[in-house]
Amino acid sequence: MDKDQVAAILVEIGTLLELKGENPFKTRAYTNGARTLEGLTEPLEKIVAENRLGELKGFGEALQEKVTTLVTTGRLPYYETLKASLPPGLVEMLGLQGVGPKKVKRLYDELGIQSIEQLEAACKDNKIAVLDGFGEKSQAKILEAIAFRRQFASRHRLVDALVVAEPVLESLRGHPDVIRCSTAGSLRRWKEVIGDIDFLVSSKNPTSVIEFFVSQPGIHTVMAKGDTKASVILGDGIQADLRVVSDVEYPFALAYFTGSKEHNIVMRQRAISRGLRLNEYGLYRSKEETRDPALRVECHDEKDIFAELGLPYITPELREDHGEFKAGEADALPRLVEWTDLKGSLHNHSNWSDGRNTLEDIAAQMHELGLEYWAITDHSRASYQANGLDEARVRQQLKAVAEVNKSYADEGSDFRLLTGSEVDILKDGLDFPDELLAELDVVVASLHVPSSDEAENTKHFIRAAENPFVHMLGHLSGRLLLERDAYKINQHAVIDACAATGTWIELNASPYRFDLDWRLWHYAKDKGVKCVINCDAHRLEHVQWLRLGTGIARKGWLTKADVINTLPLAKLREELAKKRAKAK
DNA sequence: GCCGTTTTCGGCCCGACTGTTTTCAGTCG
Repeated sequence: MDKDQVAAILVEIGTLLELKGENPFKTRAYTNGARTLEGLTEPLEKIVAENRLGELKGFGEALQEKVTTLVTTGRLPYYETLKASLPPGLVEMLGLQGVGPKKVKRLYDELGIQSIEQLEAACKDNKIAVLDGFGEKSQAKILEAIAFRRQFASRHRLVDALVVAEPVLESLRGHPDVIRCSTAGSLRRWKEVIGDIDFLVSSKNPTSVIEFFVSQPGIHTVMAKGDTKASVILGDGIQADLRVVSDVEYPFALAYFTGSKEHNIVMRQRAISRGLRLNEYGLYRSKEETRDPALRVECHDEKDIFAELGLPYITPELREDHGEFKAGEADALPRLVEWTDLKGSLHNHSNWSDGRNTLEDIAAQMHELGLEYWAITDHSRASYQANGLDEARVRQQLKAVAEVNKSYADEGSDFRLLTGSEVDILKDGLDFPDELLAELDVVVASLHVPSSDEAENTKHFIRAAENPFVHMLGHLSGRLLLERDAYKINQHAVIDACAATGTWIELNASPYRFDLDWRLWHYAKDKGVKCVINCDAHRLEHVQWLRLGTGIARKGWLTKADVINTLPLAKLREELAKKRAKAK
């Protein structure tokens, strides 16, 4: 079992214990353990084999023993017994808005309700409203939550959230009672998938801002509305929360609501260890709970708060408790890549395969945007469904690209299209012979038809990395966010092979992919593997994805020097030539 | 269940909102 599978089981154990009414700190210990595992950069199997689980944060005797059993045997009797002791539908009921472990337990204990369907029937029979502690409103809310769950997904891609959040933010910014405002939460941290959208505003007149917010166009339901916060469901089913604070409190609230939860816990602990107390309203010179303004440490922005806690400013993308505190203390936080550092994209399609636009239109657009180069890497022949090019069409395309480039050279422009291929990784090697690949400026090797066998897939990727004509591997895991899981691949082994062969790895900037995952870039970077932030553009407007992908690279701690396509064209050509030089 | 220049027990981040309660529990973030 790998770390993600083990982590999922730990989370489930935590949930099941909650349903049993266990000590909440005990249940949290399992969730904390899972978080630690998810953040691991080396294979869990290795840590277990070397008996080093105890070195991990939050891993005491019980967790060490359980994880070791899971990794070595693939099973855990404790978990199986626990799981069998509760009906499976209870966990599903927990997913309902406003329904937590205590309520699920009571519904099960008192009415024998074991599933959402039974819960719905009980509401309709008016059996919930008569329970102690429940009432008409609780019953109606449960029915609403069930209807909502059927209608809308609870997780959303970053790009879908940005599209609705940015206009609302603009609208808030224009309101006369708004002093400062920002998005917060996972959106501000640039998570690839988010649950809801958080807005934060500072104002002297919270009521007017809250009224304005809940009357925004496109709001489906107002779920809650108080003196300082409101929750709404936007038309496309994304929940949005607004918090309003005073301007003095704003930086503290912004830090608090940006999270992550794990990051905030460490921040609070740092405050406590300095004899201070941190919450969303301030940093106080007090060990007791207080909101006494006289005790508040003056901070104008987030940077001041970090400084008070002995840290340099930590950018929101890094606030995951994935090493930012250790690096911050050592003054070793990287200066992260900016999307304006990028000079082009090295994996893109045209209407020669499954893209929408002509070479001429693509070149014109990218030139106008001020990029220096844009590689055309259409699919190879094995991707029939994508109108993949055979060798003859690749050679025709080389001439077509040369003609486009000639027109730019004639105008005295330095912009260039680069020739290339997204060559399929097949069972018996690459889709094109080395002789053809050697003629191309850029070669991306991608797997489109994975085997169900992890070792097989891993072997194919490693073989592709070992080919001196392959510059980089494309969308390594093959995942489609919220749609399709990653292929079965030992990604660490493939990264190691890339390090050994000088092969780059793509960060596919499509918001449906964001592949490699940001959690793996730190590992790749430590191994010396370079990143290429690629749009995998099939339409002109996909160039916007450079910004999205760069945010993910930032989450992965990457600097300008770690990203190949920050290089100007001449330097890029030198780098493209390096691996091939080894072949000779 | 974990943890310890407050170390082997007693804490563990904490505040807003809702609905049910007439002083608080549950849920959420």
